Amino acid sequence: MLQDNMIFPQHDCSGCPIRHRAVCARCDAHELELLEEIKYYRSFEAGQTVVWSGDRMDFVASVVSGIATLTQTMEDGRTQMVGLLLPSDFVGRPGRDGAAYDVVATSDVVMCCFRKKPFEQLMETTPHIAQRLLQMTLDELDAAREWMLVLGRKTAREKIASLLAIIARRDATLNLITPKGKLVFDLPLTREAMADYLGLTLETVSRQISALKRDGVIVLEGKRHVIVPDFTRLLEEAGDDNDGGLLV
Amino acid sequence: MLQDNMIFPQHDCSGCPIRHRAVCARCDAHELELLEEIKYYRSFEAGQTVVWSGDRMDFVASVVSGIATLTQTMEDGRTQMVGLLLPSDFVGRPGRDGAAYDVVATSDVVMCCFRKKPFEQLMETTPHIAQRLLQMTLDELDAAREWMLVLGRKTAREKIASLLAIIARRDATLNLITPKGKLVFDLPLTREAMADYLGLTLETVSRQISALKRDGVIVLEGKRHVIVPDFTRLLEEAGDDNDGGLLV
DNA sequence: CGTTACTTTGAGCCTGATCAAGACACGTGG
DNA sequence: CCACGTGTCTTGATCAGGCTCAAAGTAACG
Repeated sequence: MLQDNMIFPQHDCSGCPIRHRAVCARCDAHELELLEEIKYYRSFEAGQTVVWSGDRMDFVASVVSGIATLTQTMEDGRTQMVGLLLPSDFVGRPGRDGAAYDVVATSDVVMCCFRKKPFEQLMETTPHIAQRLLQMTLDELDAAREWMLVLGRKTAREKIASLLAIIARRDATLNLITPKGKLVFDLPLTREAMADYLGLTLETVSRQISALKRDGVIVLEGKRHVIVPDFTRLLEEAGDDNDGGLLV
Repeated sequence: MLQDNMIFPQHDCSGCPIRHRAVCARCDAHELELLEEIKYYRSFEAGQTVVWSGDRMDFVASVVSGIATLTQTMEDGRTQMVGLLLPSDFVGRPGRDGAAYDVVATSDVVMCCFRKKPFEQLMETTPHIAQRLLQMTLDELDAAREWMLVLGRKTAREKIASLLAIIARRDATLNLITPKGKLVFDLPLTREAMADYLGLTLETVSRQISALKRDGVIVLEGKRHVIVPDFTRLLEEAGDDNDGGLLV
């Protein structure tokens, strides 16, 4: 379970790929030392469940690499994704014992975990951590509200276009590109995961992707590799007139 | 616009009805004094818009009394409510200049406003404020995720039952009652506002309320006064098996 | 090759949207 | 007091977008 050394030889935070975006982003050298004392890495294979909703969770964590999802499931099996966790995103809630959602690794995932109790103590004494966490939580809340508009009011076609736009934008900004004109990226989600994200069935997802392809809004190479010839066109299809602040 | 003295004679926080739940909940006497220096009251009539999305917002605020909504609107007029603001809820985002959503007073509303700049400075120096705001934001994020399940996966009937359950539960806890058995409350929203909350049309809302009435899940006196004979039954209709943590 | 997971496509149905009309409550002015 | 207007809500008839059920195509892998 703890294969940190295999994947991230450094226990040292200074070389960490998410150093400047994660919950530790604002920490100074001394604060990082305190964090290092309570941290450990865990890795998960694609498809593996990190925690089950309701389970006791004795750690909080940052996603270092890979993609995980937060999902809710009703008794009859209907599921809704409520969070998409990308590198640097934070998992778990300080001050709560149990997990509120299922956390599932969609790809192979590495997490930087902090033992919860000492992390909570650090939050009291180290304002930089709490400040950054507040900022990240506010961003997530904005993303959740954007997502609510998608779920509540958009058509299936607009939902797909919105999701593609979100992924395309994130991918572009990660590569330090301003999202416009032609973009290329890989879908990190199966059709079923996309359906759970958007409140659709996987058949509808498949059909709408085919429709967008047929209409030239996107070009597919294989099932997962997407080329967007004109990002503005995609935004129009998403119903976003402005290049609005959809963030993940 | 500033009719504070009419409605809340005390500029003094100690007698404030939301003293123990708002963003200032953890503040001590001294911290409250600092807040009092930068605060002022504003009141709004039912139907009035507090701020428009995109507008500059030079304050943050707590709802003292009344109900307001956060809504997003697409160019073609489709609207989705993304937040329901009740007494003690917080409005605005520290560190952002413009409003991200329309804020509309659904009933007559009184807000306790803080000038943004000095409030942001206080957040740096007064950890109790930032701590409380983090807690509140995490709660809102949980509520938003619960809401996403409602929007994405529930049927119209379940959506209505879910909303009624949320309002009933909040109303009950406000009156220090454990929500179970028979509950009585008033709907603070029009059918249209409920539709915007749930991603439905107002006709569907009306029909489903009639259906729940016909099936004895609720009893109506007038359009807005609701009697729930059996709260457990309502939760079943909502698709929530457990008495899960739906919060507003 | 055969298995398995993922995806696409088709046919028919159903839930909720749309369009339309009327009911009800309330206030205003003649 | 009534006529009228307005905002809110209810109900009906019809339509269509997305779901369900079903089958077949594709690719990776042992």
